Amino acid sequence: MANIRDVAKHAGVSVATVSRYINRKGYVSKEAKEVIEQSIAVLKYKPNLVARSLSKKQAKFIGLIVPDIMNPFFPELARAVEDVSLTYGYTVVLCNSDRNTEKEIHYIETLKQKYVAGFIVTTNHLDAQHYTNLELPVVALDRTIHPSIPTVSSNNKEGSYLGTTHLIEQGCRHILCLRGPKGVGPADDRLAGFLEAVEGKEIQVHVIDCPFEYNQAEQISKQTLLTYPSIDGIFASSDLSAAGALKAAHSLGIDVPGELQIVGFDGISLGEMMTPGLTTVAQDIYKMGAIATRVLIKLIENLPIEHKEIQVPVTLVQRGTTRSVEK
Amino acid sequence: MANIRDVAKHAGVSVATVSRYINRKGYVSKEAKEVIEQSIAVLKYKPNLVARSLSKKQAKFIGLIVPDIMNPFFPELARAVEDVSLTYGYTVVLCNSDRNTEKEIHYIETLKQKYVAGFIVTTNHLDAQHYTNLELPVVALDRTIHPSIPTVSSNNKEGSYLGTTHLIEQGCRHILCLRGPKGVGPADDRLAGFLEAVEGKEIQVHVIDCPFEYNQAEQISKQTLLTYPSIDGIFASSDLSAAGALKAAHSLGIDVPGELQIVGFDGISLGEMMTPGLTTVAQDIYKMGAIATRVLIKLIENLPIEHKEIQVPVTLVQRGTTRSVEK
DNA sequence: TTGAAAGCGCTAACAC
DNA sequence: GTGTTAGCGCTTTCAA
Repeated sequence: MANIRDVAKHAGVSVATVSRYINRKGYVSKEAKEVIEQSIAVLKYKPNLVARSLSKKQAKFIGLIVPDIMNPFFPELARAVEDVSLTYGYTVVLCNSDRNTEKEIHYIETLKQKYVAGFIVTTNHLDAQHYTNLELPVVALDRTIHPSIPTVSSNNKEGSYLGTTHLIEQGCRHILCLRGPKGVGPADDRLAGFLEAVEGKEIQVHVIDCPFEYNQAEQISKQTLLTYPSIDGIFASSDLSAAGALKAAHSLGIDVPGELQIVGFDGISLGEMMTPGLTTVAQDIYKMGAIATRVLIKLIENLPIEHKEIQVPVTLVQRGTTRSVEK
Repeated sequence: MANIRDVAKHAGVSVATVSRYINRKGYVSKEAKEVIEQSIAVLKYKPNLVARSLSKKQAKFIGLIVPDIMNPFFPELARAVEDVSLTYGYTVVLCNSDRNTEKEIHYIETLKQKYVAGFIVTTNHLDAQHYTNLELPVVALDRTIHPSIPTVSSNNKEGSYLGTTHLIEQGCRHILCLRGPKGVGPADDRLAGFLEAVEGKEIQVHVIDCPFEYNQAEQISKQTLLTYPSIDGIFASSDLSAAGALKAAHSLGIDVPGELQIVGFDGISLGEMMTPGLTTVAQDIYKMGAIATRVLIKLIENLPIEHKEIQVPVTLVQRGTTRSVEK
């Protein structure tokens, strides 16, 4: 592969001129421009990005830290991050942290050694310090890390208020809330929205801890539905737990939405594939990913960002697990 | 951050000696070793991977080319690739090709400019040439690209033979095969297995083209079930299309598995979340990803590989869409 | 065993 | 406007 020196030689100019031309930086005469263009074409020259990174001390890639790409929330996010990164010439490195502090630190270290340009982080088990001391741009997604770190998230509280209210409007009077893990921002916010929605209404309420995960949600729901047969509505803090709840209902022979209505949260495509289709509070996952990436790139390129906190609106998607619409 | 020169100075040896020590290459005396170790610890030295890449003309990362990470088959694959890569010190770059030739070429070019060490490819719309001319190790996953390129795949033919036979054993006599896109290796192989299974039996058969995708599968299934009400079994070439078929059945009020039995192919987690649970031919997706990655790394490191073609066995997972087991 | 020094290919300061 | 050249931090050859 031809390098910049070959191009310079071929074009009869200096390396510096070629570099200036490539980077559209500094003066290059029209004539020089033309010969250089020619030479680049002839030699099929492509700049060596590694050399560039070395001298600039920055590589054009972004680390995307997710707990586990197998959790259906993340592929769409990854997709968005990747799409936007591509248009700005960045490449994304996928890091599954497994909520494991050491693994995450290891990734961060390794990528720093590779001059990573910045991180998008969707986990928050590391001390905020780790990120703030990074000397590298970071954007938090779906989670708050630290006031100094820009954050993109859904309007979780409003979303669950919406979802819960829908349940109430459809006639539920005894509602189970499958809240997500304590201490996880979105889970707490969703609980808050739920509580606000039932507040002051004549609703019997159960709030139960339940991971954002299918199998355990199924177990927990089954158990709870057995214990409190009068439950007629479930607000699940994630679609995965809603799916577990639905399965539990099915296996207990409870008719959904006849006897029990369910609302999930996330809007992953799984929801429409289930029967009945899952009514859910849909996040615009792609949009969150895209925005986070744009913010990160601005940070990387030292452009001003308008807001430190961006909330992406959420919508109620009514499907078959509540009574409103089609079965 | 300290660099190798700092370490050398601190240890009172030359840069070359430090380098030799770090890479466990060439001679380093015991004493030298010890001082260097000390200095590295004191200075918290980490080698600069970009500089290393530049001088070695190879970076420790792997390009993973998938059509679309949002297709539920790929996250698990990505997960496996990532896990194995990590243990060998490689980093994975996620590339969504969208089955778009130019996009894929663009990725390949960009990553080459970054001295990518090799590729794992799960698409095959580019001419095999593109890959063989790459001068870089490539492993094909779930798809054959070229005889010279090692391939890891499931035993697709045997799998669909298994699945179809199961349908027949459970009493199906009028089977619809939702075959995948023509020309796509696994889809063709699965069809072959299906045909082999029904061959010579008194089975009425329909074979219909259907993408590996939910919505279209639902449409197509609905249509077909309407046209041929005597269909009592569907062999879908993917879990996503099976999910579409199941939804179609539900919406037509057809009882599954009472009147209609369905078998999918893939074994993604979606299958267990549906009601009834999806009987499917499960691929060991994680294993495929892990093996492919190990093969690629061997190739990268010039180690011998035992087999050019690796077939990962497949298993029939019986759930509720066929009559055998639990509902 | 060790060290000096020449790359790897590009950027950018500085001189012309 | 353009060219020279000193880095960026590491590997590796070759001589000592």
